[in-house]
Amino acid sequence: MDKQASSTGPKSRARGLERAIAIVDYLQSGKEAKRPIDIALGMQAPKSSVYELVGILISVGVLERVDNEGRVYLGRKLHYWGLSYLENFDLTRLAQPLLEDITARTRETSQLCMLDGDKYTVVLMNEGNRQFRISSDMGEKLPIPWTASGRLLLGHYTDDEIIDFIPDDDFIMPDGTRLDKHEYIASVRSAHQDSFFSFDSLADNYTHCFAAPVHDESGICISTLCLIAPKQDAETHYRLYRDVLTESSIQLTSSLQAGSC
Amino acid sequence: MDKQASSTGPKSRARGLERAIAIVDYLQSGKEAKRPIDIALGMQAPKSSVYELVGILISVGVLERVDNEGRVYLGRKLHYWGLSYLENFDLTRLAQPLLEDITARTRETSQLCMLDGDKYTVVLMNEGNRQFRISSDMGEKLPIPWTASGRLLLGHYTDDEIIDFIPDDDFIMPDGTRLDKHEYIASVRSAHQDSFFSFDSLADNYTHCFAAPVHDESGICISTLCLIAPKQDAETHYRLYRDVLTESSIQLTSSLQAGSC
DNA sequence: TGGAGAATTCCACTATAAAGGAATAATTTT
DNA sequence: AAAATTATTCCTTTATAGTGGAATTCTCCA
Repeated sequence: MDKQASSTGPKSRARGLERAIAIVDYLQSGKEAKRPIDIALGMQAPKSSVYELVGILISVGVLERVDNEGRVYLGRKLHYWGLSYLENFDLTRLAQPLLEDITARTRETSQLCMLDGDKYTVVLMNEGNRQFRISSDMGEKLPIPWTASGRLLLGHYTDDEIIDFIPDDDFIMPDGTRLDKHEYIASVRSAHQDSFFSFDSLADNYTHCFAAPVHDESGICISTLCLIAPKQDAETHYRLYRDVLTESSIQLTSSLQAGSC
Repeated sequence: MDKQASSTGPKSRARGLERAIAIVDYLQSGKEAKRPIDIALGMQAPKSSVYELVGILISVGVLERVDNEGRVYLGRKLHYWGLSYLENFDLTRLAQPLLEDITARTRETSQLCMLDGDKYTVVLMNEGNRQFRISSDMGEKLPIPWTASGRLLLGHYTDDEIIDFIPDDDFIMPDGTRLDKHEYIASVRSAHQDSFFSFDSLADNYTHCFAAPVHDESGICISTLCLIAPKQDAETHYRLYRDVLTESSIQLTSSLQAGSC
């Protein structure tokens, strides 16, 4: 009785590639292995399509079977692709040793952050003592105004462009209050002026976040170096932390420019 | 009428998903950014298809533009997917701290290795002092007989199965000489017996490779822990290195079993 | 052991994506 | 500056990939 009749007009088929990418994203966001049927139901995608696509993705190693109940999750090929990405990406390749250096000199967690669309993300992180620790925060998207880096990454935009760029809801802070846009823009301007910004973390109430800009050839802030420190440490070593970070960001900026020739 | 004149070969169209994966693989194998046209020519794929697929892959972040000449390379999304893979994969998650421990105790490079199809690959690596170093060897496929691990990973197969499994050409060593199959199988048997194998590296002539097996519930060797040491060090500390590695592999095996319940 | 329910595979149909090639844009060469 | 070459986009055609639904297989529990 249904068919495509009625007003729903075009019965569109999803493109295999896009659906496949959605499957990988869906598995990643769930952070656990799922069976094809669960994927299909969870994504509201046709079962037969999901079965076929999952089969293909498994055959090339993008997905992997993880148990005998048919559950699948991201595959090893993605690990290798991810490594290749890092290896080739100037910014991360150059930033990694700097992060290590920053952490060595401050004993605090350091990060390389960037925009991803209209959101903020952590691209690289180096935690205190633990080497090679993989934090679940990496790659997660946060509203730009929630972050110290978010004062630097939009510094080259006009007021209007900034307002346009950031989704309105992103001015709602983690605690539910709404950040005044003019107040936010004022902080962007002063951060841009200082090539530096720091404030108490919004994510918790015992850390302080430092951020310094990394510029591309044209002077646009393409990423930031950040330091996350307990408030107490941040206060005691404020000058040191700020200097270390600023110095590193300048160094990264210039090695980027050198490398691009 | 017949569906297809049998004489005229089937003019087959590649599936978008598969071609997209091939594109990513192609970029990765080249280890550098390429323009769509170069990809199309290099892969012998239709230009229009490559342009469209590259566009889609860029729009979702699987690929990234890297310059103003239209060159693209692997994208940040792959980095995040790769991290999620590691995070979820019991073996790597459990192995990472062990590798760090091994390297801390020996000051040598340690690795977690596995089979990928009928080839050997390094899944994780921890280099001497450098933390988070990304080696280009990771993920690269090598002939099984070239490696110490290659004596352990096939231990549960019969002689015939081993011969069938390994491509004939893979018995040709890096220096061009051919390894005798019976000799190889003998080394597999003794390695299996000892749950250990070590020999001078074939890749260069100043390192010695140690390998110890990690077993799954059914006792099959699913991966190996390896140590790469300068010959001199390897000789002086042979007993220590062997013990550290064996101990770690036993620990990893048992934590895998514990974790799977 | 059988039968209900869930998971997976199979199959036929058509909306559509891949490919070929023409048109246009961007470079480079003359 | 024009011509030649190379790169990219646009457009049309048709082979086929994605679907819905049926058939089959698997899994439990009575």
